Amino acid sequence: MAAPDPVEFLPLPQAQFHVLVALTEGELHGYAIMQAVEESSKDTVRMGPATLYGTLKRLVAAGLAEETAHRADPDDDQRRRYYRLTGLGRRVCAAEAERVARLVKITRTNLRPELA
Amino acid sequence: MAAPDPVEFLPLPQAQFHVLVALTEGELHGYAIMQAVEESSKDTVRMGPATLYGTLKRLVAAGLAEETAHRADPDDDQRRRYYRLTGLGRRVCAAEAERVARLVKITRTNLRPELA
DNA sequence: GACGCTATATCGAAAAGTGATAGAGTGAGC
DNA sequence: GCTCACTCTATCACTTTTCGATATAGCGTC
Repeated sequence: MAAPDPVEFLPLPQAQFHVLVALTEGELHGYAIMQAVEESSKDTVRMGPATLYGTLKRLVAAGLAEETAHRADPDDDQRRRYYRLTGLGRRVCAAEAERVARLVKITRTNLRPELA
Repeated sequence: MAAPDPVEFLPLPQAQFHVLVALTEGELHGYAIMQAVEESSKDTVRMGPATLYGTLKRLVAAGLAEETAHRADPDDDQRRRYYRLTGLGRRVCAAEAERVARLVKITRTNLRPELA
């Protein structure tokens, strides 16, 4: 079976990219993802529960993320549901990062003519 | 009057960011923006008329872009309507670029552990 | 004068994003 | 044991954003 082309998923909706980026840190549960997104953006992006869980559902449906079996530590909060990137999710996230990196480069070049 | 804080506009919807980035090149008319977006993304992003003109309307309403008076060249196609960034639009575009640049950096760092 | 490209524009539907709200578990302090 | 703030998952209802299809018309050239 042919592996899906990551480019077909681009451009990723904002929230999906945020969650995938957060998951590059490793396995995380929902609440931790919300916090990671807000912290890494210095609170300029607020991701509420509706956005998070809706997005997570879409990512899993698209095969970019998956829920993991429960972790070993028995002291861990049993309510938590952990997610991680799939191999495809990893490739899509990397592809999206390269795509937006081009936009950043264009912006920096054009908005700083004094540096040209 | 206090200048609006660019951060209040973040995160920008995808299409809005694309159009602003295209306009950092200079004044452009709608059709040229569509082409610029598709070319700069190597055809991975397709921006149809509905997305473009709807987005343009929102950008103008938000004060991030504005229509310019007609250009000098009398041979230019008279149907064209030109747009350019406002000062605020410029700052918002730069702020959004820096925001996503952080996501790119995180992704590159985490997805390439062999480089750590 | 037909054909393909340029150029702007809108409609309607689907997809994405979000505030409010809910319900329940956890832990610290009293 | 009780309370209270925080953690954690979840959905509803609404708005905003996106986009395929379509319309209309000028332009260029063969």
